[in-house]
Amino acid sequence: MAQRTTISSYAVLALLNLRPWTGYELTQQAQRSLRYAWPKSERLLYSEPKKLVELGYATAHKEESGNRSRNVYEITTEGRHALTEWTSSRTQPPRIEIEALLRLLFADHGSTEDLNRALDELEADISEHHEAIVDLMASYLDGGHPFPERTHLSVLFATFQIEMFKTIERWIEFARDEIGEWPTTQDLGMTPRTEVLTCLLAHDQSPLDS
Amino acid sequence: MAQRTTISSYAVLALLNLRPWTGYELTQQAQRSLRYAWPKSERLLYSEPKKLVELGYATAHKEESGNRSRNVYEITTEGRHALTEWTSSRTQPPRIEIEALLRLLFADHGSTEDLNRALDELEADISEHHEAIVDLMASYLDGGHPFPERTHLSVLFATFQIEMFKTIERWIEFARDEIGEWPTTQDLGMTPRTEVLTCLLAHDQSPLDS
DNA sequence: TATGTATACTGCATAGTGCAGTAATTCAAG
DNA sequence: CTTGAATTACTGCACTATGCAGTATACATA
Repeated sequence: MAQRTTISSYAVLALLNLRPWTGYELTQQAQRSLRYAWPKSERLLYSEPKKLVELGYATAHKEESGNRSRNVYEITTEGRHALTEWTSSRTQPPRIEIEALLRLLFADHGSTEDLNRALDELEADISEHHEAIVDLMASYLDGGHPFPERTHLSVLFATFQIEMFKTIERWIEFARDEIGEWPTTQDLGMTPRTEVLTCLLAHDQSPLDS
Repeated sequence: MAQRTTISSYAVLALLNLRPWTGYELTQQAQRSLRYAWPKSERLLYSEPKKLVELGYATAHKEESGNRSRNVYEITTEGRHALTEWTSSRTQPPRIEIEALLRLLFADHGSTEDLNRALDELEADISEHHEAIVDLMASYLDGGHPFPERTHLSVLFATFQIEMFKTIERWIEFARDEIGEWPTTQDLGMTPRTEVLTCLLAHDQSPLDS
């Protein structure tokens, strides 16, 4: 059966391009470093390197330590070549899934408490990631980057995360204030306040800045 | 075969809670209104209402117009009840997939041109969505909301989109400036400039504000 | 009359997820 | 020194979701 190279294949291949990894290491590393750009399940991250071997883009060899074995994967010249081809394809459009926002869209089915709870949960998820990135940056200052020569890339990437997280947190506060003025979630329609917001947005202006 | 209710099921159910829709209408409406919170394929949006019927959460009846038929789906009392249960479950953490950022993380395999192209493509995708939302808000000002009593929800949701899009666009400009100072994508490591950025991020400060 | 676009779907192969299960290793508490 | 919990190191399976090709009608325009 012919295997197809997906973006996830390239993601794993790019990791293998840095150094050889065991299957387990790949899952751990990918969860840590790729999570915010390309979140994939542990299960997939175990399968991808096998696919790469079938494609001839990597080699696998079993390492025995005592009674337990683990697979070590290494990139091939073919694999490095395939990586270069990746850049010639168009990047996929971004894809953003936020269930809390879906609940906001249909908030009129529930109470303002339900809606606020959804926002609380979103805030909790975001601030967890936010703190993790800040801690990671602190560790980089102490020379803690696993590939020191690649620090410039990780840090530029991290600026994106921080901007995003700050924006979302700022919006959550804003949204809570707005919702706080609502007597209910239903049938408010185009209130004077909503009209002000709509007008700002129609002129591409941020309601959070005022 | 017992069907399971996923978040996508609830998303479609929430649409059906507004009014009856045909399968085709559901796919179109979901692409327009849910795309930014819960992007799902047309294929799935055709399948979900069938699942809802099997679960007893909706009814289907064929409408004939000439030689062509279409399915009209309507929510049941059971379905409305199920919707209420949705709010009692924890919201899923957000999931953000941006291939352009993945390419940034591994940009040292290619040239600065490759990286800039990825950013250009991201910018094109974002600005397309950005403009669409601004236009949508302009149409709301003229009373163009399909469910006028729900305008307050759509507009608060739109504030999120606009904030996100502006943030991403601002970051792209910032990133282009940074990359413009790079002689190459490789082996720069912890440059003085990167150290400044890392320091700011470690103190949870935005490098874009300065 | 031809042709393109919108309507209105279905089938199928494949990508990806979640969860359960298996089994060895390590390390700290009792 | 032994019991139990956590970590390492995966695999199998059922199911969710996507992309694409295919089918067929309706309608407007050239």
